[in-house]
Amino acid sequence: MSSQSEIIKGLFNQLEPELQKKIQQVGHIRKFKEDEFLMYTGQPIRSAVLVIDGIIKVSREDDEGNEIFMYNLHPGEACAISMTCAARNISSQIMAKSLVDTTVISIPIELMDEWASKYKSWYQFVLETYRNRFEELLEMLDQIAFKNLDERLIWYLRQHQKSLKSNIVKISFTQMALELNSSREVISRLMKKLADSGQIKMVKNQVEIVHLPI
Amino acid sequence: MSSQSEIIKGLFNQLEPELQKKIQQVGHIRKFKEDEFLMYTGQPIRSAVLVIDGIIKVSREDDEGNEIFMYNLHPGEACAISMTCAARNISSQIMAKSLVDTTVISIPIELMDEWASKYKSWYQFVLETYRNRFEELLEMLDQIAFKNLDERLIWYLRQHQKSLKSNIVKISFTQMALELNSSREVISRLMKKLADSGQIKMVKNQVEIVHLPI
DNA sequence: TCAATATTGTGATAAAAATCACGAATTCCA
DNA sequence: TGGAATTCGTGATTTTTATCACAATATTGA
Repeated sequence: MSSQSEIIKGLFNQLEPELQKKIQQVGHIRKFKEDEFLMYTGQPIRSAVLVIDGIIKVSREDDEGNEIFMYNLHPGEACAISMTCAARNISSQIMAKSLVDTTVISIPIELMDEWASKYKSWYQFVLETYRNRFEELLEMLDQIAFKNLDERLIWYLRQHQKSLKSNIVKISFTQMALELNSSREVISRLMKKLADSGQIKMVKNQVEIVHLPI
Repeated sequence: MSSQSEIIKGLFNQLEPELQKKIQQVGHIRKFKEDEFLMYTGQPIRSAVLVIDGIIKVSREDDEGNEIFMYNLHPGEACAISMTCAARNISSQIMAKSLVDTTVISIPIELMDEWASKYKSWYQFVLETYRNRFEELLEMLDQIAFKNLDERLIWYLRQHQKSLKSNIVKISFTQMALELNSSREVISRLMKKLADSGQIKMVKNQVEIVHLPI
């Protein structure tokens, strides 16, 4: 197993070596077990979050407690929302939760601007982060705007398959319903259809993805 | 009436004077009449667009010709999509159309990176653009994810009211239906309800907003 | 182990929205 | 000015999704 500094070097190899060192010096490592909140709706944000290991699920939440899945963040990626909010010193209607055991490194907001002018690779990284999140958000928007729930469910399962790099996804129907802003009964019926047509298998409360269309 | 250079100075006063001058030197002014396409789906993009005057309506489009309104751009604002796409030299499933007579200035993509490292204010401007568009997209996402069509219609009308700074909005029901990804008949019925309850008035094919809830 | 809790299945019904099928009114030009 | 094109109104029907009601498992922790 490689050292943490090696891991960071590998993940953020587009950043200048000096900056990589700085990140390790000033960054605050935080570890989360599966299903812990990293950030909840309304919480003020004072640091930018980089993912070192694991997966972070980012969801939007409204005032009535409704929720909708936006995208997952993976090692080497950063949370655009945390950057925006940190920069503006505001809270956001965003929820971030660890999908599996996860390690992040948080960068104090004060440094963001300083680094941006000092390190070209940092501002490129920040820009790329915004661009990537923007595009993911658009993909997600397509789903919710143009697709029926059956297709959105397949997309949702695929996102997990990709993130987890596994065909086994263990999420309850209740949870799926919550994150698709639907209801459990509806998900139950749609999942039954998928199982009946052989696209998935239910193995003791886990979903095994056999073959889902793209 | 002030000169164009004065207008640009006023709109982009957060940019360094030297940069303002550069924008005028290298930027290519383009004028559009009401309802012209600035950018259509699938078109490759090779410049970033700044709005000088008028309003640009940005919509997402899918492969089946469905469409959904995202947000409007106003003087002093820039199109984040054009920046992303220009930076990556890709096309995007985005449509931009002038809502009224509109003037923009387009910046060749080659300069984006150069300016970002040379002018701190440009880098800040690009970041702010991403942040603002990101937040607008989230607001729009809330609508489509959590609201029923009647509320979305009200939001849509309000967006136009704000952008146009006018209580008179002249858009056909067909167009509203298209941009809300709904159907004309449904919009017709919802608009009738709004008219019946005195929230709007229909004056010869124009919508007059009397009082819409927030 | 056994009750509390969480999870799933399913029929019936309701609500929201889309679609179909018209006809009427309006606007736009040639 | 008169016909084509666009726009609008509205009832009937269908599709999609949500909700209600209730039962059956499965899981967990004291």
